[in-house]
Amino acid sequence: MGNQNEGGAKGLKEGIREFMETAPAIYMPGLSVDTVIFGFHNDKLKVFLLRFANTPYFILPGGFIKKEENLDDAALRILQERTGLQDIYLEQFYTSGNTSRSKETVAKEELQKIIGKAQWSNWFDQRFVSVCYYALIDDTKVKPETEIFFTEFKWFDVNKLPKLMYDHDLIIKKALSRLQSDLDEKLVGFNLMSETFTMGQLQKLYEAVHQKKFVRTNFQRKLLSLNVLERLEKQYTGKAHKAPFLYRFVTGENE
Amino acid sequence: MGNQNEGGAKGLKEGIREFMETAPAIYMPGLSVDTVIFGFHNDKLKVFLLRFANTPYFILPGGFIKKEENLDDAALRILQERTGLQDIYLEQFYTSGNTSRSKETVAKEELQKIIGKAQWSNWFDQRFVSVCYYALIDDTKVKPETEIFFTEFKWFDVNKLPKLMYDHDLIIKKALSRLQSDLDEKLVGFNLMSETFTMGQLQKLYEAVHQKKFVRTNFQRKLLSLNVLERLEKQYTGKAHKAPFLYRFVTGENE
DNA sequence: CTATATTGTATCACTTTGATACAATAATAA
DNA sequence: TTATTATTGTATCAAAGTGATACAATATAG
Repeated sequence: MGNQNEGGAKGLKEGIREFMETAPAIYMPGLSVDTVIFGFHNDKLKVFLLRFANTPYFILPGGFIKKEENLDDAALRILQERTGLQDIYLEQFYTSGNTSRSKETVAKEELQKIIGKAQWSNWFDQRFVSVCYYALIDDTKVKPETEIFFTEFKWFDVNKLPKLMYDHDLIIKKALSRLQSDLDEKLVGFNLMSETFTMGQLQKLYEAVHQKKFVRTNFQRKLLSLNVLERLEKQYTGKAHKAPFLYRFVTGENE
Repeated sequence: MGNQNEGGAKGLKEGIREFMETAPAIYMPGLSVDTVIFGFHNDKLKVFLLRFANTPYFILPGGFIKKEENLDDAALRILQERTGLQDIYLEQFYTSGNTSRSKETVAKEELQKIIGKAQWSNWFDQRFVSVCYYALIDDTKVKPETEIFFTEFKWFDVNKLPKLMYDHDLIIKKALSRLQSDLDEKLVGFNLMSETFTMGQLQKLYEAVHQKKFVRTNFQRKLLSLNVLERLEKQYTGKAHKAPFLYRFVTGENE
């Protein structure tokens, strides 16, 4: 991180120039992938965002699709590059393709501040259609690294997002809406938790995703009735109250 | 329809050649739109398909995205071109982007039979990522027209599909699955019906989409409890039994 | 005028859900 | 050691929703 900051605008400019010159030979034109990475800590649902170069704007982790690369593989590759994680739960949920999304935003403006109006900037002048995925990760395992384009990474509360580029605020809204459905229908929640958890922690997760409170006893009854939780031993929490059970998600065929 | 058949292979070949020459200047490269058009007749859920040129294969109505055209607008334009309808319920549900989808299929082979391996054939040699929409239409209003690429249009029972090109069988499956969710959650069903309908007709629609039977009395109770149906006068059906009520869907704010 | 097919409504048992009560217990405070 | 505190696990009751069945109503066919 330090050396990139010291490298400063010049290194960044050179990096962008090099990227733009090589990109057209490697990637599909006009197509990108954006990922909404959800995590869960401090009882809050978080989204992982990158600061775009040295602007005040944040951006979803994204990238381009190689000419002979499957869409899902591209999304996975981009996620792995950003988070260092190998096994990631991924779900395609939307493809954003309004022409205004590239124009009305600050992206180009900010880029031009950095690199000037050089003729090789036309990779980013393109109109892009972006295929969007959401990812669920156990955030305790993330090892993100900054790089030339993205000088800072940060988890944001899904309700307290920073200034975002393009239509990324809309995309996050759609991702959340889809996550809410999937949480109930496909029980994807465990991807956001560590291997074992208490019923209280699980309830906090559901409350963070659905953005509303549940009655504790009914929530417990409901989730136990789904037969997807395996009850383990009691947890020694060190808290001044009855120790809760630990649970683990089990997929239908696992038993 | 007649003149195109008489025009035969030569007219087709010229048409395709002309399309391929002009396409790169008009459309985004490597991107297409496919639409799964659902209709409902004879108590069956139907899908509208086009015969690809003079091959034995059928294909989803699709097209390309103009360089400065919004994705949704492209889908709507393509639908209007195929069906002649103006107001169409459209829902984006999936983007298909495996590299194999273009390769493993018969499309290229069939095309080459028609046009040979001309150098200008490379528009269709591209790898395509396809943004998929489903549409719900009152099929009594469709006025489709054949054209140079598509020599026949036909409604197919969703359970009795013909040979399909690319991964269009998979796309139809995904569309159906999404329609099933949306039917309950967003009550999109009325887009498949005429303005007024009986409870029996509505039940047939739900049974066709969900591919299972419902108990008549419970279905009626359930749908009436949603408060989205306005009861009109009795229908004079000419059938030898009690005349059923007619209903109309009303959106929440309409009243 | 009767038979037939189908519709509209009611009802009963059963399940699910919302709300509340209460006993159990791990750590802490006295 | 014992009482207190916070939270957990389980039970229970009423209300709402669902599956299954019964039955009266009625538009046409014969």
